[in-house]
Amino acid sequence: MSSRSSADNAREIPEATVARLPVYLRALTGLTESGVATCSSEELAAAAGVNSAKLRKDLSYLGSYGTRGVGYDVEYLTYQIAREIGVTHDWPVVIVGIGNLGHALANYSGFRSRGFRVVALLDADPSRAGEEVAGIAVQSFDRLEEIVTEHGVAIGVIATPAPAAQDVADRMVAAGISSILNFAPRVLAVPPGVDVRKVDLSIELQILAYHEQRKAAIEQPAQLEPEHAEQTEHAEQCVPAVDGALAQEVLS
Amino acid sequence: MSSRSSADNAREIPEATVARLPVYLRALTGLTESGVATCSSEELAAAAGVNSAKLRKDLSYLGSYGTRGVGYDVEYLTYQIAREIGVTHDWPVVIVGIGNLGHALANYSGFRSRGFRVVALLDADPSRAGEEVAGIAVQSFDRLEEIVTEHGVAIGVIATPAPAAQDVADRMVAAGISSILNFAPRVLAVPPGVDVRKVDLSIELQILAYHEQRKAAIEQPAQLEPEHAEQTEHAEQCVPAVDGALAQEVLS
DNA sequence: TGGTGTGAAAATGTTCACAGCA
DNA sequence: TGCTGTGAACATTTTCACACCA
Repeated sequence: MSSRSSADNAREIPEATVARLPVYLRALTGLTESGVATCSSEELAAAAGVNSAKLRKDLSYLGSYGTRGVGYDVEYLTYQIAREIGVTHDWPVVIVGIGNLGHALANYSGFRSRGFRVVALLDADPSRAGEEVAGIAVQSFDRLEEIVTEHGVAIGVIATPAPAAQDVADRMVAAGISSILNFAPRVLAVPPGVDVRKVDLSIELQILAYHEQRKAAIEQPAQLEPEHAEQTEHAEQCVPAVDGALAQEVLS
Repeated sequence: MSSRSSADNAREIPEATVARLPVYLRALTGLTESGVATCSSEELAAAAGVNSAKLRKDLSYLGSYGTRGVGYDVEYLTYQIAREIGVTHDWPVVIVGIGNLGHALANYSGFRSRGFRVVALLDADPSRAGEEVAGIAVQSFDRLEEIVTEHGVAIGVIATPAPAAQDVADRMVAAGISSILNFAPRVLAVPPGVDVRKVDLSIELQILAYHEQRKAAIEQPAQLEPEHAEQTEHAEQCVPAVDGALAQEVLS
């Protein structure tokens, strides 16, 4: 925090903003495909599903890339956000655990198109080695270290059953991986400096269930007094949302 | 907001807390399986990957289910949280789009065990009808309305390619579904009263890439001054996280 | 004139620290 | 005595509203 860098780099971007930048990137890609060359904050916000004030505030953390009275140049803004996120070049990624979900992830075309390249699919089950998924050979998990070293892998994806997740994470960290996307429904303990994000389908569903239950309680006044049913207007776009973790036997 | 209900229900639970309740539920399940009957906020917090102050604050929104000087009864607290979320009984769910991801979701055992029951798998491709995935027959998407009505489905999962997502959502809403979990990388427009949550793998990865890039910038002082590398200590458990959406061609 | 960029206000979320109860 | 439950302080995020400039 002491010496502010000389370049116009090193701004402090709020975490909430960082989480939305990829959404803006996707919206911009959509605009590009529609042949739109310029857009206002209002238009981009609509495409991204946020309000324009938030969008402008978010973009203001990156710099002043718009033109007052005009809007943003789609291509230019796309590049600036991609640069800020760090996806102007591809990140090599390894996926561990080639069960149902691992398969889906390996086939996920959004990887390549969004700045990531799957360099290896690993599975602890030796009988799977040699198999090929999405054109990539499945290898033994034992090869993790050499693959990480060889390709300079910094990001790992865990799609194993829950019981294996911590071991896989430990090996990943030891091998030099410092960012993990965890689909196993398990809290991972990792040393400082390692980032973990989790995706858990059942958590997302439970959050929906909570709100669903509340709606039902209002519509059919059970033991509650009627109240004004207007309260029903809950979310419309995308709930603020939080993390989660998929997998379990899915991934075996 | 006017008339507070007579029962001890209808408390206003913060969204951030709601998003963590499923995590506590999972941690409690783990404790139960380990044969733990009672736990302190410290222990449960560790199992859930949060700090104990936050845990206690969260639980305080539900009521006073702990015992001072002792802690929480695991079984009792499990029930109270499950009741609050609304997963003491199963929620019928339909999954639309049986591609790679749809397959993985259909096979996801965490569904049944966490309060959800997949009552139908639907796909727009007529040639898939009759196929069976995870013991459930794949049916034509045209049957959506009758299935929703028959089973009283309130929650739908969209695992289709992006272009189809909005149409599917519209049909779901028209059929009476009011909560949607969207894996397609597309912003969905839905009427007020309908909740949408999204999961997007590429967004999660991009957030990791952003932090990864920053770590690299600090370790190898490119054009930045060295600074104290201690800053590297970023996240250790699970980043605050925000939504995302998977799928695309994966799901076709 | 129209739309960006941004201070300031409001809302939401987290952490602290300790009163109070079993 | 030990641990919960919670006000109050602090931090972050969102929203407002408007100065400012192409």
